[in-house]
Amino acid sequence: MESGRLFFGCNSSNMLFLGNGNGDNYFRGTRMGFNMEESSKKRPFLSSIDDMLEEEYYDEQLTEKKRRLSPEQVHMLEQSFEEDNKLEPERKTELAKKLGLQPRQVAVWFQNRRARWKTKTLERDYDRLKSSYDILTSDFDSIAKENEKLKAEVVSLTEKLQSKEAANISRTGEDADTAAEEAGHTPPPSATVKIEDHLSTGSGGSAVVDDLDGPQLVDSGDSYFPATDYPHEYAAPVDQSEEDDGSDDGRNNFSYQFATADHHHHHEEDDSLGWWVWS
DNA sequence: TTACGTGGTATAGTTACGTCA
DNA sequence: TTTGACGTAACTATACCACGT
Repeated sequence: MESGRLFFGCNSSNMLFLGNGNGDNYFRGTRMGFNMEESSKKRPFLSSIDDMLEEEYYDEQLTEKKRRLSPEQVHMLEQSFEEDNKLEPERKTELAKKLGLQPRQVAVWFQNRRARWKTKTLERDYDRLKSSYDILTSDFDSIAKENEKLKAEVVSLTEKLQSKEAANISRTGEDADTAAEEAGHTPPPSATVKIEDHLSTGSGGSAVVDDLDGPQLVDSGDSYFPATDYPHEYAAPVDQSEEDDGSDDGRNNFSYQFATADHHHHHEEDDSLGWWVWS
């Protein structure tokens, strides 16, 4: 049920406007001549119409100036929006005529509809981005764990290697002394030993270590995955199946940006505001 | 060719009303 | 019956573009 309140007043262009208190003002002839702040403060809401209007006119206002659009009108507007979310003047006029609305109402409906669509799109993009982030975080954690495991393995193998080497050197020294005594020949003090490690524990392959130089992987405290490039290396798959529901350019900004990151993951200029900027 | 005014439409943000739990 | 949250129609401000002069 309508509130039944009526207001009337004048805008800044001194044009009389009439309505039912719902903000309907189809008699406005000027586009920019209405100051919202001023009007919202000054327009008088009337609980009674006796002193202002005839009963017949009041009823007419209630029945003809309904604020809400009917479901049928909304349905047709939605259909039209699906075809194209931009409204050409001809289409606007045609729709208005078909729906029994003012062209201005049709234009406003499209403006609001685009705003709602954009909000929904942003929410959807946020959800997708967050799930991508969660996946990346999870991947990073497991890789970091694996990294720690491998480093521990390297340390352990290095120690084994060093003790083995020490044993070899001492034994070689004794043998060499004996042999030298027997044959009058002195062996080289040490030799480079290549050892294929069969003790590797399922980390995807065997570790070949050039002895005496120590392990090739040195724990410097830095990650093996540069933080600056890491996210780009894991660009989320672009969802091409996302329906095109009539965006400005028919392209999802989220997907586009990830595709961009995928193709240019080493370009520093892509590290600016990137996808977040909607222009 | 350039500058300027005008009209239409875009987005972003706001206001006020209708509806519903 | 009242109230707060939410959706929506209508609005303002501002920017951009096309077009005529």
